[in-house]
Amino acid sequence: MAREIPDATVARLPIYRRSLVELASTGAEMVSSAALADLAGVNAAKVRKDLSYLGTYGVRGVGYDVKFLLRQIGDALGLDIETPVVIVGMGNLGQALAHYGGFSSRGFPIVALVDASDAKVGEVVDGITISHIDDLAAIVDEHAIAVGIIATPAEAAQAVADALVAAGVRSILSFAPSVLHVPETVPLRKVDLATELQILGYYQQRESPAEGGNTDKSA
Amino acid sequence: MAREIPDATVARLPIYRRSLVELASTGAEMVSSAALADLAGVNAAKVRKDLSYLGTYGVRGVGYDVKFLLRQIGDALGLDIETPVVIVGMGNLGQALAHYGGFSSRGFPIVALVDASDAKVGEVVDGITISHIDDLAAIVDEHAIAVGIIATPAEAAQAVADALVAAGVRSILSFAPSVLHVPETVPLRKVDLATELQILGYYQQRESPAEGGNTDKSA
DNA sequence: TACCGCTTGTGCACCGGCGCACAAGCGCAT
DNA sequence: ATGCGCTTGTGCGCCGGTGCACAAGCGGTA
Ligand SMILES: NC(=O)c1ccc[n+]([C@@H]2O[C@H](COP(=O)([O-])OP(=O)(O)OC[C@H]3O[C@@H](n4cnc5c(N)ncnc54)[C@H](O)[C@@H]3O)[C@@H](O)[C@H]2O)c1
Ligand SMILES: NC(=O)c1ccc[n+]([C@@H]2O[C@H](COP(=O)([O-])OP(=O)(O)OC[C@H]3O[C@@H](n4cnc5c(N)ncnc54)[C@H](O)[C@@H]3O)[C@@H](O)[C@H]2O)c1
Repeated sequence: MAREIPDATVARLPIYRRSLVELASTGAEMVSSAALADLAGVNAAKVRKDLSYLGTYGVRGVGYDVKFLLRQIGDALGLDIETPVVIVGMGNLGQALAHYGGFSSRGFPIVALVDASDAKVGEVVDGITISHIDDLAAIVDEHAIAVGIIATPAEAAQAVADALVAAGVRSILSFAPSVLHVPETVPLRKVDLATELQILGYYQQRESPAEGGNTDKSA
Repeated sequence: MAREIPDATVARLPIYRRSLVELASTGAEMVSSAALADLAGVNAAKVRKDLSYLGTYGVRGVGYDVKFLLRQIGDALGLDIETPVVIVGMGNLGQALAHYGGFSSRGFPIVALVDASDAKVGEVVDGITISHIDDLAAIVDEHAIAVGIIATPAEAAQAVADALVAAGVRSILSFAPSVLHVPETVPLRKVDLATELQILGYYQQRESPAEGGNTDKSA
């Protein structure tokens, strides 16, 4: 890759993309930074600076070509090709994720489901049969799986992360409320709902505004 | 009062708390910033600076009292009192959230469930009967609900957010992939899983991790 | 052609966060 | 009492992110 895109910008690109998809569906062909900023809920100057990292795609006095911009952002995020995903841990959360169509439609088809419980293995969820965690490496290899989603209890999360890395998964998204250690080469992001609530708790009792700090986290 | 705690610190307090709970369960009475930093996956100096915003609770040459620190963090986050939560939208995700015990055990009991579909209203999930969205205001009032979780489709999210605010909810956590506008006084946090995957996609496709930049990774 | 209105691209100054590094301070051993 | 080892609390320089403000540049118009 040629260009270095700042972390903060990368975190916003999916938001711009979502806004552009919406715009495109209304038939709009061009969009100004101000209009896009409004849709994405950010500052117009930030939109322009963010987009400038992708290249000089705007036209002064006119704006940006919606479809073209959509393709450029897609390319930057690597959405030009589908990225197969495996979900590990088919409990409450895993089941909900498996049923959700929003991943496939955004280029991240769920191609395999894995669990450690014999009670779950063999069960069919949303057309996919749950496999045993011991077969993870073979499954990842077979489907060329690039992303692993961890939806197991916190105690099992590190072991699952290790297994995913060993199996050749390239990046990981974890829902387990625990600290995970993975090699530098494996991007890791985590979503901890209880933590989010506790953060809200602080601001709520302080009765202060602030909505920031959502799009940060590690690379 | 009114000690000002930086956003970045507030976001880490729940992590420290989790680590301390774990430590306490092992019988440890004191902990050094280095040990806590290791558990929380952050820098030791950062731990000390973060904790210093709460007060001067450490003892030089010794460390921090685990139980005392736990209580201080709990107080700062407002966890000394329970914060009742309502979930709006009982589809895939809403059901999973309702079944999850991790919220109640962390001071955020789910006391009400709401949906707009007549097919869902009346159904009992985890001991709670699903109510109609039209009754939201009464329900929020009755249970003194402070937090609303939005788990509806994106199209309905803004309307639901407005209804929650009107009903008197004090802060909102949204899972809908859309930009929401709420009054400054209502803290809002968003969790967008598809966005997380797209961010991972960017870092994943850039093969060379390079040498600069990427610190962290674990947390 | 010359001009005008509009929008981009970016220089710049500011701010919050980060982490190194060190003095201050505590407890224990002698 | 004195000294030593360990850990806290924080000053300080650095860096990435933010948004204002403006020059550059495009399309349309007369
Ligand atoms: N359910 C939610 O709404 C929710 C909300 C926030 C966080 N979480 C977190 O998400 C994770 C999953 O939550 P849940 O409610 O689905 O839990 P769950 O107990 O319903 O499901 C966990 C699943 O993981 C499987 N599992 C356990 N060890 C495994 C291993 N080593 N390899 C593969 N699979 C294994 C279990 O068999 C089970 O099916 C937890 O860490 C939880 O804290 C869940
Ligand atoms: N399921 C997942 O794993 C998942 C993952 C990522 C994001 N999300 C997001 O979470 C949200 C919910 O996802 P889901 O899979 O549960 O969807 P779903 O369609 O299964 O459930 C949505 C529920 O919301 C209810 N609803 C619709 N409009 C409403 C209104 N105005 N007031 C109250 N209730 C209303 C519907 O009756 C339905 O029960 C969506 O925005 C989705 O994009 C879900």
